Amino acid sequence: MELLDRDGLTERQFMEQYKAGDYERPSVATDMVIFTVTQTETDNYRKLPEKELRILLIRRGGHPFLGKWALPGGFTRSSETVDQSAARELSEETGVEDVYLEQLQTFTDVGRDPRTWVMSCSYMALIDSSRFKIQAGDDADDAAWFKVSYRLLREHKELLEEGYVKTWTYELKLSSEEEELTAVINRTVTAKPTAKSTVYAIESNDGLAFDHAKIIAYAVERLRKQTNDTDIALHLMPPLFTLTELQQVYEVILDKELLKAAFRRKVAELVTETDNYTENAGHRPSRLFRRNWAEM
Amino acid sequence: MELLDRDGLTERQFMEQYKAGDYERPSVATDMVIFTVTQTETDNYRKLPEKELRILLIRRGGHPFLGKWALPGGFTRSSETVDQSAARELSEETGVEDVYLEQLQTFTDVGRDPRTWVMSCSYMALIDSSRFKIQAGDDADDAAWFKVSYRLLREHKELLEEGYVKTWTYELKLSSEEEELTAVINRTVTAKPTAKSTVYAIESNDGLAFDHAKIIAYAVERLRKQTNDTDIALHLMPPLFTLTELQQVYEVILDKELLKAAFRRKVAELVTETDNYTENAGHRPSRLFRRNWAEM
DNA sequence: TCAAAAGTGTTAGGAATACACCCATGG
DNA sequence: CCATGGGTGTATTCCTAACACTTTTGA
Repeated sequence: MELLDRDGLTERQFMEQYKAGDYERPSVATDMVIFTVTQTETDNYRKLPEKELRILLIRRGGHPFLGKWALPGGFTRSSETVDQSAARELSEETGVEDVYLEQLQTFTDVGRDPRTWVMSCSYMALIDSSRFKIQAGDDADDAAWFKVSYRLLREHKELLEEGYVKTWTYELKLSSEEEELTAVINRTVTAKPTAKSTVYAIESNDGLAFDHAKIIAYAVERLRKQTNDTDIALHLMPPLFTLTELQQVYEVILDKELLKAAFRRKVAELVTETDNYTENAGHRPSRLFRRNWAEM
Repeated sequence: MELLDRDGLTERQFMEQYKAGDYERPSVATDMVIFTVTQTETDNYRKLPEKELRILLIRRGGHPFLGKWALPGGFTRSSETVDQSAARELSEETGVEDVYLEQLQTFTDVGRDPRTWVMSCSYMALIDSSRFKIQAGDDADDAAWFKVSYRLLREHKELLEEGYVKTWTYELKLSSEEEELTAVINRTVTAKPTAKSTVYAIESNDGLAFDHAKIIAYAVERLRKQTNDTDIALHLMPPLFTLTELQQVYEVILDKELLKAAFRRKVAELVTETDNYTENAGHRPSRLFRRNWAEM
């Protein structure tokens, strides 16, 4: 039996006469915060190299924000999901496929792109740095991996009659070999008797395009939460790694020193030991581990 | 000093000549999973009323999915953020403002709307049921509050050479006074050496429009996670409530019985006691609490 | 020899779990 | 009186923080 709508049309008839409304539609871009961890060599032959958390930024070659740095990304096509769009852009930028990708939030501030109505569906990606060449994209000048520092500057809470307003202020510092960008971001939670909302605002921003400072701040916070709660950080590791290397990655993400014994107990279930060891390290060899597929 | 782009234009000149590309753009809708908790009276004068977790659904009056039930929502306008769009739609549907609203995910499956390219930016809202009239919207026949049941049916894990595929299968049951809708949803996590992704799929679906079964499943999971980790469930409570009422709300959300003593210790910091008590309850009076603004 | 890191054991404190018990009300 | 829920104390288990200590390597 065919259902008829209020105009007496069957679904087939409805679809045939249906025309997409000509009201305004937004462009939807996928913007990606691509994280990786790199090493810096040390002079002391005994010392381990230090780890750095980095993200990929692209220098804008056109207006608006000409010369500023932006997250890699692009517009979504109607033949793909945003997940697929993100994976496609990621592969175009870095040449890497099969990467950990997680949708973050959709950012839609009015006027966030001065050209036209553009929403940003943001993603974070985690890549083991051994999987790509250091220089991403075609033109080396236009892409760079920036070291990420994201630190709480201050927090402020005000109690209202019924509710409160609390603001956390963070400094986001991004440094490449040539350049240093700094932004200050506020996260404000407003709690009222029946509602509660979180708003991110850019207090100052030197060198980042659009609202990308917000997106990066949001991504770092999500990465930290996920690192504490899941095995996500293992996606930043090569196939074989030592527990100290893994601990260094946790520490550089969380911006916090961890105790060795406690850390090893915490990640014990996430990794499996192998019979391989590091060599020529200038100190006792270290057992190599790999991801554990049995648990979770 | 004015920056010139590769065509030698200043930013002002660029903006004046810029035309929005005429490539295809999606419509972006906000779809909302509006949760509330209702009570059912009992015959026994001593017994407490039972709590039920409910969501608001609208019966579709046109093609496609004519007669099926859909989440309330609507299209976003260029003059507002999706957050504002969600708040506006919520107020239109329920007449309530100042509500807890949280952005979930943006769902973008190709063909999810047979008419045209539509993305859904989904939200969940939590409302204390004393704040609105039971019948939402203008036409009573077209809107109903459905009791939510979301239960794990089975889980299945397959180990691969390097990685695994794990699927959780849930039954989503939505029941109003007149109707019962059932859907079966799979959450599949695929872990490979370098990637890991989660995909929701609808295995069967009786009575829900579009991909809304997925969105509801996602929302229930988020609500459960947030209930465990934050004070979010308090947004479902009236200004004054007993600890047993709060525990009932937690239990109905988590679909799990909790121990009284442990529960009270857990929420102790989230609430403040008042000097008010319940009356005529058929048993010992119970102290009334309110949300605590000092903590967190 | 010794700096640097690898690796393990022990203790103390705090949170969640489970259970037991007493109190107060109103029909 | 007593069914029903209100409310609290305590023993047990588990997890984590903190610290201490031993082992192994290569210039």
